[in-house]
Amino acid sequence: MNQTESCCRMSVDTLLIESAKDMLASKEEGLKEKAKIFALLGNEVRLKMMTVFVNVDSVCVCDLSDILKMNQSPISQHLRKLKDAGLLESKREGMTIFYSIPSDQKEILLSLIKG
Amino acid sequence: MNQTESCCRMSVDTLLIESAKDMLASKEEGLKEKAKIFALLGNEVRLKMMTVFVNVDSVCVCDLSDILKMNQSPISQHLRKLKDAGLLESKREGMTIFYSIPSDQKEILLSLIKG
DNA sequence: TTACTATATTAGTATATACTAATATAGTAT
DNA sequence: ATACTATATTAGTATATACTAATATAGTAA
Repeated sequence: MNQTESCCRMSVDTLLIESAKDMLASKEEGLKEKAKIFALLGNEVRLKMMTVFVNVDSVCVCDLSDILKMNQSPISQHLRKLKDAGLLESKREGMTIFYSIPSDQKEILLSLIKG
Repeated sequence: MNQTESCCRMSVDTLLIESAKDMLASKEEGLKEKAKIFALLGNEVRLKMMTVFVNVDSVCVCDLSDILKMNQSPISQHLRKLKDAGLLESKREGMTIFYSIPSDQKEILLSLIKG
Protein backbone atom coordinates (compact mmCIF):
# COMPACT_ATOMS: atom_id res chain seq x y z
CA MET A 1 0.00 0.00 0.00
CA ASN A 2 1.12 3.52 -0.61
CA GLN A 3 0.16 6.94 0.67
CA THR A 4 -2.84 7.16 -1.64
CA GLU A 5 -4.80 5.03 0.80
CA SER A 6 -7.35 7.04 2.73
CA CYS A 7 -9.96 6.40 5.38
CA CYS A 8 -13.66 7.14 5.27
CA ARG A 9 -13.03 10.53 6.93
CA MET A 10 -11.06 11.74 3.94
CA SER A 11 -14.00 13.41 2.29
CA VAL A 12 -15.02 15.09 5.53
CA ASP A 13 -11.72 16.71 6.39
CA THR A 14 -10.17 17.43 3.04
CA LEU A 15 -9.75 21.07 3.93
CA LEU A 16 -8.10 20.34 7.25
CA ILE A 17 -5.78 17.86 5.61
CA GLU A 18 -4.85 20.22 2.82
CA SER A 19 -4.15 23.07 5.21
CA ALA A 20 -2.00 20.78 7.35
CA LYS A 21 -0.07 19.73 4.27
CA ASP A 22 0.39 23.35 3.27
CA MET A 23 1.55 24.31 6.73
CA LEU A 24 4.13 21.53 6.82
CA ALA A 25 5.30 22.39 3.33
CA SER A 26 5.78 26.04 4.28
CA LYS A 27 7.76 25.05 7.37
CA GLU A 28 9.74 22.28 5.65
CA GLU A 29 13.13 23.96 5.93
CA GLY A 30 12.66 25.21 9.47
CA LEU A 31 11.44 21.82 10.61
CA LYS A 32 14.41 20.06 9.10
CA GLU A 33 16.74 22.43 10.92
CA LYS A 34 14.85 22.11 14.19
CA ALA A 35 14.84 18.33 13.97
CA LYS A 36 18.61 18.41 13.61
CA ILE A 37 19.00 20.52 16.74
CA PHE A 38 16.57 18.35 18.67
CA ALA A 39 18.41 15.23 17.57
CA LEU A 40 21.67 16.70 18.81
CA LEU A 41 20.13 17.63 22.17
CA GLY A 42 18.40 14.26 22.26
CA ASN A 43 21.64 12.62 23.26
CA GLU A 44 22.09 12.77 27.02
CA VAL A 45 25.83 13.43 26.86
CA ARG A 46 25.41 16.30 24.42
CA LEU A 47 22.51 17.73 26.39
CA LYS A 48 24.71 17.71 29.49
CA MET A 49 27.48 19.39 27.52
CA MET A 50 25.21 22.16 26.31
CA THR A 51 23.80 22.55 29.80
CA VAL A 52 27.33 23.13 31.03
CA PHE A 53 28.01 25.66 28.26
CA VAL A 54 24.78 27.51 29.00
CA ASN A 55 25.92 27.90 32.60
CA VAL A 56 29.67 28.20 32.33
CA ASP A 57 30.38 30.03 29.07
CA SER A 58 33.73 28.63 28.00
CA VAL A 59 35.09 25.20 28.81
CA CYS A 60 38.02 23.18 27.47
CA VAL A 61 37.89 19.61 26.28
CA CYS A 62 39.67 18.02 29.21
CA ASP A 63 37.53 19.85 31.73
CA LEU A 64 34.45 18.57 29.94
CA SER A 65 35.97 15.13 29.96
CA ASP A 66 36.36 15.46 33.70
CA ILE A 67 32.91 16.93 34.31
CA LEU A 68 31.17 14.26 32.26
CA LYS A 69 33.42 11.43 33.45
CA MET A 70 34.06 10.28 29.93
CA ASN A 71 37.12 9.61 27.81
CA GLN A 72 38.43 12.41 25.66
CA SER A 73 37.65 10.72 22.36
CA PRO A 74 33.85 10.60 22.58
CA ILE A 75 33.88 14.09 24.08
CA SER A 76 35.73 15.39 21.03
CA GLN A 77 33.37 13.53 18.75
CA HIS A 78 30.32 15.06 20.36
CA LEU A 79 31.89 18.51 20.32
CA ARG A 80 32.55 18.08 16.64
CA LYS A 81 28.91 17.36 15.91
CA LEU A 82 27.76 20.32 17.96
CA LYS A 83 30.29 22.56 16.26
CA ASP A 84 29.35 21.30 12.80
CA ALA A 85 25.76 22.24 13.57
CA GLY A 86 26.81 25.71 14.67
CA LEU A 87 25.75 25.17 18.27
CA LEU A 88 29.32 25.56 19.49
CA GLU A 89 32.42 27.41 18.41
CA SER A 90 36.01 26.83 19.45
CA LYS A 91 38.97 29.01 20.25
CA ARG A 92 42.53 27.86 20.71
CA GLU A 93 44.70 29.14 23.56
CA GLY A 94 48.06 27.45 23.36
CA MET A 95 47.42 23.74 23.48
CA THR A 96 44.05 24.14 25.04
CA ILE A 97 40.90 24.48 22.98
CA PHE A 98 37.93 26.23 24.51
CA TYR A 99 34.41 25.64 23.32
CA SER A 100 31.52 28.00 23.86
CA ILE A 101 28.08 28.85 22.53
CA PRO A 102 28.18 31.41 19.70
CA SER A 103 26.36 34.56 20.75
CA ASP A 104 23.74 34.17 18.03
CA GLN A 105 22.75 30.76 19.40
CA LYS A 106 22.61 31.63 23.08
CA GLU A 107 18.99 32.71 23.19
CA ILE A 108 17.67 29.67 21.35
CA LEU A 109 19.67 27.25 23.43
CA LEU A 110 18.79 28.94 26.66
CA SER A 111 15.10 28.71 25.87
CA LEU A 112 15.43 25.05 24.95
CA ILE A 113 17.61 23.98 27.83
CA LYS A 114 16.66 26.22 30.71
CA GLY A 115 12.94 26.30 30.05
CA MET B 1 42.80 6.03 29.81
CA ASN B 2 39.91 6.76 32.10
CA GLN B 3 38.20 9.87 33.37
CA THR B 4 40.86 10.49 35.99
CA GLU B 5 43.03 12.03 33.31
CA SER B 6 43.22 15.79 33.62
CA CYS B 7 44.86 18.67 31.84
CA CYS B 8 47.15 21.30 33.25
CA ARG B 9 44.19 23.59 33.90
CA MET B 10 42.74 21.19 36.42
CA SER B 11 44.29 22.91 39.36
CA VAL B 12 43.14 26.30 38.16
CA ASP B 13 39.49 25.55 37.69
CA THR B 14 38.73 22.93 40.30
CA LEU B 15 35.93 25.03 41.70
CA LEU B 16 34.33 25.61 38.33
CA ILE B 17 34.54 21.93 37.52
CA GLU B 18 33.10 20.87 40.82
CA SER B 19 30.20 23.28 40.54
CA ALA B 20 29.49 22.09 37.01
CA LYS B 21 29.48 18.50 38.25
CA ASP B 22 27.13 19.42 41.06
CA MET B 23 24.82 21.25 38.72
CA LEU B 24 24.61 18.29 36.35
CA ALA B 25 24.09 15.91 39.24
CA SER B 26 21.22 18.01 40.57
CA LYS B 27 19.59 18.10 37.15
CA GLU B 28 20.29 14.47 36.30
CA GLU B 29 16.65 13.35 36.27
CA GLY B 30 15.33 16.37 34.42
CA LEU B 31 18.06 16.13 31.82
CA LYS B 32 17.33 12.48 31.19
CA GLU B 33 13.67 13.30 30.66
CA LYS B 34 14.47 16.27 28.42
CA ALA B 35 16.89 14.26 26.34
CA LYS B 36 14.13 11.72 25.73
CA ILE B 37 11.75 14.41 24.51
CA PHE B 38 14.42 16.00 22.33
CA ALA B 39 15.28 12.62 20.84
CA LEU B 40 11.64 12.07 19.96
CA LEU B 41 11.36 15.50 18.36
CA GLY B 42 14.72 14.93 16.70
CA ASN B 43 13.10 12.70 14.14
CA GLU B 44 11.74 14.75 11.27
CA VAL B 45 8.61 12.65 10.84
CA ARG B 46 7.73 12.89 14.52
CA LEU B 47 8.49 16.61 14.60
CA LYS B 48 6.12 17.08 11.68
CA MET B 49 3.51 15.02 13.48
CA MET B 50 3.76 17.10 16.62
CA THR B 51 3.70 20.28 14.57
CA VAL B 52 0.42 19.10 13.08
CA PHE B 53 -0.98 18.29 16.54
CA VAL B 54 0.05 21.66 17.89
CA ASN B 55 -1.92 23.31 15.10
CA VAL B 56 -4.82 20.95 14.53
CA ASP B 57 -5.67 19.47 17.94
CA SER B 58 -7.02 16.05 17.05
CA VAL B 59 -6.08 13.94 14.04
CA CYS B 60 -6.65 10.32 13.13
CA VAL B 61 -4.03 7.88 11.94
CA CYS B 62 -5.08 7.72 8.32
CA ASP B 63 -5.26 11.49 8.01
CA LEU B 64 -1.74 11.70 9.38
CA SER B 65 -0.71 9.03 6.93
CA ASP B 66 -2.14 11.20 4.19
CA ILE B 67 -0.64 14.44 5.47
CA LEU B 68 2.81 12.95 5.87
CA LYS B 69 2.63 10.86 2.71
CA MET B 70 3.74 7.76 4.55
CA ASN B 71 2.41 4.25 4.99
CA GLN B 72 0.22 3.56 7.98
CA SER B 73 2.66 1.22 9.69
CA PRO B 74 5.50 3.65 10.39
CA ILE B 75 2.93 6.29 11.33
CA SER B 76 1.48 3.96 13.96
CA GLN B 77 4.96 3.13 15.17
CA HIS B 78 5.88 6.77 15.64
CA LEU B 79 2.56 7.50 17.34
CA ARG B 80 3.23 4.64 19.72
CA LYS B 81 6.56 6.14 20.76
CA LEU B 82 5.07 9.58 21.26
CA LYS B 83 2.20 8.10 23.25
CA ASP B 84 4.54 5.98 25.38
CA ALA B 85 6.43 9.15 26.25
CA GLY B 86 3.22 10.91 27.23
CA LEU B 87 3.45 13.44 24.42
CA LEU B 88 0.26 12.15 22.83
CA GLU B 89 -2.93 10.49 23.98
CA SER B 90 -5.50 8.57 21.94
CA LYS B 91 -9.26 8.30 21.88
CA ARG B 92 -11.28 5.79 19.92
CA GLU B 93 -14.37 6.78 17.97
CA GLY B 94 -15.75 3.73 16.28
CA MET B 95 -12.98 2.34 14.13
CA THR B 96 -11.13 5.59 14.02
CA ILE B 97 -8.49 6.47 16.60
CA PHE B 98 -7.77 10.12 17.22
CA TYR B 99 -4.50 11.29 18.67
CA SER B 100 -3.96 14.62 20.40
CA ILE B 101 -1.62 16.39 22.78
CA PRO B 102 -2.60 15.93 26.45
CA SER B 103 -3.49 19.28 27.98
CA ASP B 104 -0.63 19.09 30.48
CA GLN B 105 1.89 18.81 27.64
CA LYS B 106 0.56 21.54 25.41
CA GLU B 107 2.52 24.41 26.88
CA ILE B 108 5.86 22.60 26.80
CA LEU B 109 5.39 21.38 23.27
CA LEU B 110 4.18 24.71 22.03
CA SER B 111 7.25 26.42 23.43
CA LEU B 112 9.52 23.83 21.86
CA ILE B 113 7.86 23.66 18.47
CA LYS B 114 6.46 27.11 17.87
CA GLY B 115 9.32 29.08 19.39
C1' DT C 1 -21.70 -15.76 10.35
C1' DT C 2 -18.49 -13.33 6.53
C1' DA C 3 -16.45 -9.35 4.55
C1' DC C 4 -14.50 -5.01 5.19
C1' DT C 5 -12.02 -1.05 7.43
C1' DA C 6 -8.80 1.36 10.67
C1' DT C 7 -5.21 0.65 13.43
C1' DA C 8 -1.55 -2.05 15.87
C1' DT C 9 2.05 -5.22 16.10
C1' DT C 10 5.69 -8.15 14.64
C1' DA C 11 9.82 -9.80 12.08
C1' DG C 12 13.32 -8.61 9.22
C1' DT C 13 16.69 -5.41 7.31
C1' DA C 14 19.39 -1.38 6.27
C1' DT C 15 21.30 2.59 8.17
C1' DA C 16 22.71 5.57 11.93
C1' DT C 17 24.71 6.22 16.35
C1' DA C 18 27.97 6.10 20.22
C1' DC C 19 31.28 4.06 22.04
C1' DT C 20 36.58 1.84 22.43
C1' DA C 21 41.13 1.61 20.97
C1' DA C 22 44.57 3.22 18.30
C1' DT C 23 46.77 6.81 15.81
C1' DA C 24 47.44 11.59 14.03
C1' DT C 25 48.02 16.48 14.65
C1' DA C 26 49.71 20.49 16.63
C1' DG C 27 51.43 23.26 20.22
C1' DT C 28 55.00 23.49 24.25
C1' DA C 29 59.25 22.66 26.47
C1' DT C 30 63.86 20.68 26.89
C1' DA D 1 66.03 17.92 17.19
C1' DT D 2 63.13 14.83 21.20
C1' DA D 3 59.63 14.38 24.56
C1' DC D 4 55.33 15.70 26.25
C1' DT D 5 50.47 17.47 26.29
C1' DA D 6 45.77 18.57 24.49
C1' DT D 7 42.87 17.59 21.08
C1' DA D 8 41.21 15.40 16.71
C1' DT D 9 40.47 11.67 13.77
C1' DT D 10 40.00 7.04 12.25
C1' DA D 11 38.61 2.09 12.20
C1' DG D 12 35.98 -1.19 14.25
C1' DT D 13 31.95 -2.83 16.77
C1' DA D 14 27.70 -3.10 19.30
C1' DT D 15 23.33 -1.16 19.76
C1' DA D 16 19.51 1.70 18.31
C1' DT D 17 16.52 3.39 14.83
C1' DA D 18 13.24 3.63 10.99
C1' DC D 19 11.61 1.63 7.57
C1' DT D 20 9.00 -2.54 4.62
C1' DA D 21 6.15 -6.39 4.46
C1' DA D 22 3.23 -9.34 6.58
C1' DT D 23 -0.04 -10.38 10.07
C1' DA D 24 -3.12 -9.46 14.09
C1' DT D 25 -6.77 -6.98 16.35
C1' DA D 26 -11.03 -4.81 16.78
C1' DG D 27 -14.89 -2.36 15.27
C1' DT D 28 -18.65 -2.08 11.40
C1' DA D 29 -21.84 -3.78 8.16
C1' DA D 30 -24.09 -7.17 5.18
